[in-house]
Amino acid sequence: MTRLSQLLLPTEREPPADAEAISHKLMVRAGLVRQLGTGLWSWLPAGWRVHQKVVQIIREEIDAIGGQEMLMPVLQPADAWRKTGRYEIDELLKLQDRKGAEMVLAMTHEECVTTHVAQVVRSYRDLPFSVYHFQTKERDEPRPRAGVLRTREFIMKDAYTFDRDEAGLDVAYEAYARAYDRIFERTGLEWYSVESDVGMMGGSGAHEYMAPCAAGENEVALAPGYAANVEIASAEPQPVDVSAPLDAPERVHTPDATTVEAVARLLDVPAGALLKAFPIVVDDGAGRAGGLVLVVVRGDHRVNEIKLANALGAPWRPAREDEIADKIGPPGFIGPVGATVPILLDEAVGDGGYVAGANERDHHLRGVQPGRDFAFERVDVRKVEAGDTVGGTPITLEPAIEVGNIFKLGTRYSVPLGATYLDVDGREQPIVMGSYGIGPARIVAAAVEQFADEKGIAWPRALAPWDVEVVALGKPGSDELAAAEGLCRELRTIGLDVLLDDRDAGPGAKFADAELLGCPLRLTVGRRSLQDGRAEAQIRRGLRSVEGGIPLEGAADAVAELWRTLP
RNA sequence: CGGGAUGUAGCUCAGCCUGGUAGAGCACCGCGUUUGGGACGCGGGGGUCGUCGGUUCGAAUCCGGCCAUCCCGACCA
Repeated sequence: MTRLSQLLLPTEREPPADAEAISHKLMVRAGLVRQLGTGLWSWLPAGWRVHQKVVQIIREEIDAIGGQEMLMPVLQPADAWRKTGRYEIDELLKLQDRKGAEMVLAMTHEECVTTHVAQVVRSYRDLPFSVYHFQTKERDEPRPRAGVLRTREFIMKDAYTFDRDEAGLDVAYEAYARAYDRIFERTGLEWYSVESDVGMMGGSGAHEYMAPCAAGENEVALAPGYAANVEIASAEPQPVDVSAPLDAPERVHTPDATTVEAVARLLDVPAGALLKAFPIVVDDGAGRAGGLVLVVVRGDHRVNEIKLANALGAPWRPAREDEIADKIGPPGFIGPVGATVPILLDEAVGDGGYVAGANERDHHLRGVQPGRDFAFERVDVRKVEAGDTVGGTPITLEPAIEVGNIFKLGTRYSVPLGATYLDVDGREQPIVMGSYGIGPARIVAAAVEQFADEKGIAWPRALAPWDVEVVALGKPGSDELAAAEGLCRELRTIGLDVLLDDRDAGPGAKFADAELLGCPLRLTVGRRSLQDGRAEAQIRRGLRSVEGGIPLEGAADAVAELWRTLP
């Protein structure tokens, strides 16, 4: 039992002046966390209890699938990071020790764990296995934000699997996916897993675990049976009226109409009947090096930069105005017809006569038919929009916090770091890896975001810093306080964590703080209820009062029964 | 890295335009009263006004540099 009179719980009436996100405001107001600097947060006792509840849930579920907990250092020699190419990442914090040796502060632990595995694993008999730890990550984020949602230092559960081959990785990946399902289900969060981008560094599959909430940094496309990060989402476009193609493109005068909106208005066609040309320069050695490429999407659509990079299989940048003017046409009036550069045409562009830039100042072309009037390569590079359909059902887009991810790394790290084994035939093979992250702090913040109301936080049972807060209304030394202490002892017998508000404060202050802190159940012992031999009970989620409260005689049974019904 | 904003007491802010004794509410300390929804009275403590420099007889206030923090965007293994 924790006595509030002894607890370091600095609650505030007002949120920090510059806070925006609900979780930022409430976690500070409730005395859970305090800021030290940009993106640097201390967890105060009550907040740390919540964090550790999340950690314990994760630990139990990863242990259950055979993960082995260990611990690796944050401060690491730069050497392995140079070998994997990650030394160049801007977010990586670099420093020197007193001897001048290059060191880094780890942002994840692939380099470290793979280095060890390279030394230790010799034979296919040593595989597969999985290890994990909870450890601080350091990232020199360009823009930390929203309290503990995006910080420069945070604790991550990162797990790694090591397998003989892709088939083994698939099994491990699936086991982690099921463990993650159980973890997020146990937290009480609203969550879902989505397909996600595997990034430029390869990897053959990835999922993100998302907690929807207003402060989320990611956008997720949702339809029944479909959930994907908008970074990679695909959907059927909404229909648009496109006129029939003309026998040949017709040149029309469109003075100063350099935007889709202006052209659509001038020619009285929907924006979707235009072809939007997006010139880029692809940065690879595969025949397109240094060359311009024209990406063409429907006029009412936008290019999704990540989908484009994935379609190209290479980095790219927008073309500069001089490059466009030089190779294609006057900026604002460029189009695919007659362009001498490769053309990528988005899937959402169907048959029909489109309006496109004429590659001539103040002119567009009408009745342009893809295929007939220009050659193209078909790609899916547009950003999906709310109302697009998947399997006939419209999708919605909603913001979400990424609270976890699972990733098939393959041999991305084992090859540069020499993590190999000898197979049954005595041949050397690279170990096939997976990595699996969860950010407990984000789970905490997401829970605050999802369940807060105007009074404060309303924790899910599994995460609350204490299960029950007992509010004693009397002064220190009063009958009410004595009865409240007795009640706390009762509750301990059924394994509940109890916080007792034994402060010398008015009822208003105690109730307000209890609702701010958000323990799932509040029991109040005051003069009134004491006369009846009862404690009043309020369920925090929804602020529902329990009819008649609970009897002080036999409180353990009554509360145990009530507890089972709480969210 | 671009754009915007803010730095005055522990917190939320006023004062700055128009230079002249540094303020309020809450919080805190003492005494007393009070105890079912953030009490009341009386008394009290607490601030290099982010920082460095400039202008001025005199700077929280005007000017400049720097630093810090927040928001939007870019970025995000």
